[in-house]
Amino acid sequence: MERTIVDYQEGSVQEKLQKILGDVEEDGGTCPIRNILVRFSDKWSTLSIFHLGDAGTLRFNELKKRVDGISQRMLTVTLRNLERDGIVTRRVYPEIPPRVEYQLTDLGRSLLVQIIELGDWASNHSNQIIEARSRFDAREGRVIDSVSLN
Amino acid sequence: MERTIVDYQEGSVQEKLQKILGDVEEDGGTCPIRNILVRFSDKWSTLSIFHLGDAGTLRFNELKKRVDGISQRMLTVTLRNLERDGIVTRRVYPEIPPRVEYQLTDLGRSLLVQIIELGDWASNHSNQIIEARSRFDAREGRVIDSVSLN
DNA sequence: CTGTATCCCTGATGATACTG
DNA sequence: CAGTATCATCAGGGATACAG
Repeated sequence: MERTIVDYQEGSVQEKLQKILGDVEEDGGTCPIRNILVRFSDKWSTLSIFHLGDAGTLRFNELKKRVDGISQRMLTVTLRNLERDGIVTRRVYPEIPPRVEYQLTDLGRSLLVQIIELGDWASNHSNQIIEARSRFDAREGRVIDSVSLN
Repeated sequence: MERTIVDYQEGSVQEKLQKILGDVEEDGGTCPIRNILVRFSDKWSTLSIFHLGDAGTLRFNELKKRVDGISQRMLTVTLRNLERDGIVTRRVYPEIPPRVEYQLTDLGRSLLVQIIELGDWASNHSNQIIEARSRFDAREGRVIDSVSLN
């Protein structure tokens, strides 16, 4: 029913995997790919990028309202890191009270496309995953949370 | 030079984003999409999936050798979680010494395709990101690491 | 070989209060 | 409004030793 890796897409997927594996394992800590994956792994970055991609331009507090549950501090940290990586721009208007507008850069929009695909995958497969978890937990007779086993 | 979101792919990207945003913000904590994104955000899961996708089938220690720097404990935890989510299968051979083989499920392979795309994006844009970081750090006159600002 | 069980420590993050 | 600064917490994850 599911297709294999090879014929699922344009056929270059295997090559991409090889390339990634080569890069990824070359230096155990400072590898840029790991670095980048680690960054966009975190939930606040992902959600911020989603909302900025959706809205186009947002002020600090507008974004804060949309990203449900984020604290002021974490939004600041997240936006700084995204700005540093060239994913978002930060524009400050010298007014009182201050106005700061954020939006995705071209680089950010190209990243957005990728994480939308990932989010779409998650959305489309969440049922399968939830069912798998239920079966597993039933077999084990206990719950294993994210990093328990302690 | 960069294309916009709209024409970059089949045109449904906007719709996907809407759908994701709807799902993602509906319940601030237990949302399955958040759950899933959070899981595949972590570096060990991603790397394990890469290597299993590359090799097909791997024993515990074979995988451990390939995933540079992972501890025994974290490999166990990672594999349990992936198994629980239906991403990998775990087959135990009743031999002495024990042999345990892991491989991706169909679900896992379909996920692999997505994270390969993300990894490929990271690989292709790592230079831009590294340069952006340099410029930012030069402007700021100091380094901001992942979550400092303390 | 393939795990489990402990101990421990650091970094990520929320809460709160303060500032330009 | 848009942050910074500080404090406190706690889960992620390494090291190590033990087990089937």
